[in-house]
Amino acid sequence: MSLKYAILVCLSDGPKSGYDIAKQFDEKTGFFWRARHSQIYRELGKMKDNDLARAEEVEQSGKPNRIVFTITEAGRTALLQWSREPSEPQVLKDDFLVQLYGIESIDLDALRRNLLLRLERHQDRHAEYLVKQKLLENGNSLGDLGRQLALDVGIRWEHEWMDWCTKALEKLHPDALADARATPTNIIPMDMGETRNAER
Amino acid sequence: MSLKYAILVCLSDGPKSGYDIAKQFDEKTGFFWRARHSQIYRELGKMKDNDLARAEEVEQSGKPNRIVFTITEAGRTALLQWSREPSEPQVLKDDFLVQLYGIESIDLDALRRNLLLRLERHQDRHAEYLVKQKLLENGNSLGDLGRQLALDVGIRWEHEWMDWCTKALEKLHPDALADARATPTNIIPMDMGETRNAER
DNA sequence: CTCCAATATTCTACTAGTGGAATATTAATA
DNA sequence: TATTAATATTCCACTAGTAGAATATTGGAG
Repeated sequence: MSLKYAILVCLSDGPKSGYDIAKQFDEKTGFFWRARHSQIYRELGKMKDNDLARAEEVEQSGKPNRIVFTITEAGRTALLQWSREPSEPQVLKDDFLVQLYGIESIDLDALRRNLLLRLERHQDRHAEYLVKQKLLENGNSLGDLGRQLALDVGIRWEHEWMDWCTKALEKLHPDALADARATPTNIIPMDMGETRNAER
Repeated sequence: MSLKYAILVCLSDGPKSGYDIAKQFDEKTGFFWRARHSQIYRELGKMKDNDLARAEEVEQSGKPNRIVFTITEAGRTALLQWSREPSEPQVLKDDFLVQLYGIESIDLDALRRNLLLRLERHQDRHAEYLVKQKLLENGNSLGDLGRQLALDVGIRWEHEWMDWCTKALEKLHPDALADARATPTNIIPMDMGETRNAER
């Protein structure tokens, strides 16, 4: 997927400047879409060239002029076409996953510290999304349903990471680690038998 | 994060050619790391230049010669250093999330079809990972623990997506959709009150 | 006995995204 | 009164990743 469609969705809600779009990404859709303003303006230029949006310069008193983009019919068609293409799940890319595969070659103390840090980040985000969810819960429009479903993905995502970080920290507990590192046979005296990675 | 560290982790397990690394990505770590062979060879060249790995050409009868890369001390140090840096959660990028925000401008029938397709893909992967988990469950080494934890992320991820796709399909049920589209006031006669996006 | 899969690497053109400097103005804050 | 935040856009150098053509050899399946 590309930024193009994220911008088209933004514009389908009404005409916006590059600045507006950047703000919307930051404030509203930041948990699943981010882009630097440099990229947004560049993309808007291309979209204008391809007739997916048309530009209009609006004079403002005080502030610099803004260039407002409006979605065209071709833009709406492109959006519709895109939604018809089959979507492939994206690849889960996370530092931890690579580090865990190389667990024997990394700094385990640092990994534990990072797991703790990340746990906090995920807890913060989770709480933040729950607040957003509260604001949406009374909406009954199709648009609200979409936003509720999207936010739910974010909430699940953060929740699973919180849960996983906690579990990983337990398994990589200092005592267990000390034992694992002390014994070349690598037997970790934990309750792996009972609480192993079975489905929750 | 970059491919560099994924390759260093690969090499920390023993010398490998670009081909071996590509195969490992495909077979073992495909759920969280993928790279085209073109990118891998390009990266290996850079890593050789930066003294993170050294190359050795090995003659083979029959097959073309392979260039085997071995991690250097500098490579091991870089890996260690990297694991000490704080890790930021990655952004959740998924077509569906963008489409849900633009739900009023997309093809809803197509969305439902795609949700069904994706549900199947996630079910397949989930089943596949459970098989992998079974193979790992008796391992007690530190390396096995790392692989178990990493795989667990993949299993959770697929499980949540399966669950979410099912829920989204229910909410976007044809009848509900027809009602939502027929009424301009956009009141969706569903049990949103009871089963809304509360935490599971 | 032909074609395909597997092994193995190089190359080029491309798209996507990062990171930040540069520029300009006004309103609010300290 | 100095400066910082907010508004608004352009530009440039860079990293990361996609996609696939080109080349070469052997063993096995049909």
